[in-house]
Amino acid sequence: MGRAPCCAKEGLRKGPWSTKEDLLLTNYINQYGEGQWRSLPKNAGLLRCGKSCRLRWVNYLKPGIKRGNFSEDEEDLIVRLHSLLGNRWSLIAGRLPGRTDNEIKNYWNTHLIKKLKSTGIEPKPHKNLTKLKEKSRKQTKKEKSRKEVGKKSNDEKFKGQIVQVEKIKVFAPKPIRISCGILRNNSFENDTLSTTTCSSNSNFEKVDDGKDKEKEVKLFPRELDFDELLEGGGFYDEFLMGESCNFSNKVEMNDNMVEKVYEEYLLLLSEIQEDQTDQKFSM
DNA sequence: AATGGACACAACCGCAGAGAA
DNA sequence: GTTCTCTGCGGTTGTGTCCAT
Repeated sequence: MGRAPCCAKEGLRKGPWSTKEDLLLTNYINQYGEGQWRSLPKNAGLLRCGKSCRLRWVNYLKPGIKRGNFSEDEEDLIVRLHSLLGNRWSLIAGRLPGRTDNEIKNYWNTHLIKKLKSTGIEPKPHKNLTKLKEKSRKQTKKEKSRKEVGKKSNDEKFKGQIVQVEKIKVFAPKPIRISCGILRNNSFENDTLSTTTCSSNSNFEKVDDGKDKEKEVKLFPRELDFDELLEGGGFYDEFLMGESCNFSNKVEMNDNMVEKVYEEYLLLLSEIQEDQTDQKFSM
């Protein structure tokens, strides 16, 4: 019944990782690849829960993770993306090669909030998106509880009622990550983007080596029409939200490009929202 | 040198979505 | 359609380090 507790088992270690544990985890993943986090600790000989292993790998051990100070460009991009996306750290991280969501979140909470406040800017996420997201969350909870009430309650008010809940369309695409072109050679020396690849499930092609060890990006060069853009399936969403962006083939993501895409994305977003508002009032 | 507060960052926890059974 | 498991996300907490007193 219900979910099995992940880290509640006795005898499992908690707290900071030792170098030996790091080594065990790294060696295991290098050999067998990521995934199967629940069984991984046992197979790798670690006394950790799978969740902890995943976090350690993703935020710390994974090759290509950039450590150290954020550049001004990175800061700027984080601030911009946060104003647009809110606290969706994984999405923001997806736009910053080599940075993890945890790191960005920490950096935001410890540095950027203060910095923005000191310059007189009140750091707020994009109002509409945040509202939409919260509304959707509340709606989901409400929906669940109503469902439960409808099913189980003896309350006359709800008994036998079919409760219709309006489905809110949320702009919540899958996060993806732009990764550095550094493979598992443990070299963190080179921070430059040799190739920048994005990924989403739809674009991955499993290499059939039996282990799904390596994945390569399948490219979908295609033209996008304006209707597609408005439906949220276009390049701008793809760039910011990551449905199928494609920066391989040595396309450099320079500041102008980010700037341009960001501006255009904002414009597009406001058009979509205006459109939605119009539709609401016309109903 | 000792101590206590502030800060930074790693790690944990709970929840939700997706997909399999 | 329901239940269960796995995975990932975002918020929060814990702990080590730095610095002022």
